[in-house]
Amino acid sequence: MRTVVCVSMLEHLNKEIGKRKAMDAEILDQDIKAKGLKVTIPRMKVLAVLSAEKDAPHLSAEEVYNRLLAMGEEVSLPTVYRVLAQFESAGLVKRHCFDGDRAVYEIDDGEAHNHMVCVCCSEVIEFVDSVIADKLQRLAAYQGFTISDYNLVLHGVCAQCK
Amino acid sequence: MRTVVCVSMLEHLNKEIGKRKAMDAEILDQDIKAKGLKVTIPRMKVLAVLSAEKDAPHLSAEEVYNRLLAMGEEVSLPTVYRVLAQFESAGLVKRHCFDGDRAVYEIDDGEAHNHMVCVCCSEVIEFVDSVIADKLQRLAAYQGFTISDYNLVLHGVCAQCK
DNA sequence: CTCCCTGCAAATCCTTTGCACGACA
DNA sequence: TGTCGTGCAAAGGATTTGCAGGGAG
Repeated sequence: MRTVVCVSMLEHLNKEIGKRKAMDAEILDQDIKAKGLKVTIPRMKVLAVLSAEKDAPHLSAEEVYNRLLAMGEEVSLPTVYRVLAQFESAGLVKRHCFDGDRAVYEIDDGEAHNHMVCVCCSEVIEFVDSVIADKLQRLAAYQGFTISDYNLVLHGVCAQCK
Repeated sequence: MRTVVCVSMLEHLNKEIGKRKAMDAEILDQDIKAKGLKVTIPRMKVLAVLSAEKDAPHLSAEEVYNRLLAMGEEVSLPTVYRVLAQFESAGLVKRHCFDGDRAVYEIDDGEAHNHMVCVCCSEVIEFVDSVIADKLQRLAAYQGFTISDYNLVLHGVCAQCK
């Protein structure tokens, strides 16, 4: 994954800090506990897999499950779904439906960001843009609409695939 | 549905023209024929239901199916799915996954627009904004990413629900 | 010790497909 | 007449749930 910063370096810094925090196993466990969830092996491992940002940080439930199997962890697929759902409610992970087919999950570092998804290689490029965010707020306010969350996904062809 | 125009009156006019065109039954049939599809009753009726913009113009396959039943049309659910899929390929309708649960369909008037979806009443407010569209093009270009399509959905609470 | 969490299996939901019949060109 | 479109039933895949046993606090 490539993370792109387009507007402010401050946003970039905040994001990196969030990532670093999220990668620390102890803190991850504390996050689980802080949400009133017991710190169990499946929960720790699921969060660990999603925090391992070397490769795709956007994993489907089944992909998470497969990574766990590869790690030698004995976790069932329903548990992965349950844990992910709980983490989403707890604000620890974010769920996206890029294609409407299967959902993908990523660590929720608290910062809203958007995605470009390559239709060829499925690579995901994240980006933030405060101009767009501000504009959306204004457009919503104009409608008397209060934004709780928004999804912005670009589909197209990435640089490598051209 | 309320349609909101935020930037240019030209966009608004174009859209209204598209809507009016889409509501004319004969032209709808011609659209079907123009795509190399036979003009059959299920196809005409599905397009008619989606073109009736009095109420929600964003219908799931099952909702389309129910409207057809209410109209006394004998159409099967698989056929509705098939027709909608064909129409999507033909560019007559657009498919969206607002919540990732069930897909919804709307007439594709050729103009890209975005959606605000109320989490309370499910009302959908459409809006267009060329500033955002331009900004996205620039952001994508900066990445060497060619946008083929994009989805922007705001979730939140609409004015009525407050 | 008690309640929460998990695994297993089965169920559910939306959506798609196989097949044979009927309709339009 | 041949191909395309449809209905029906069944399959398919992702996700959820019921239940009983096991583990965390």
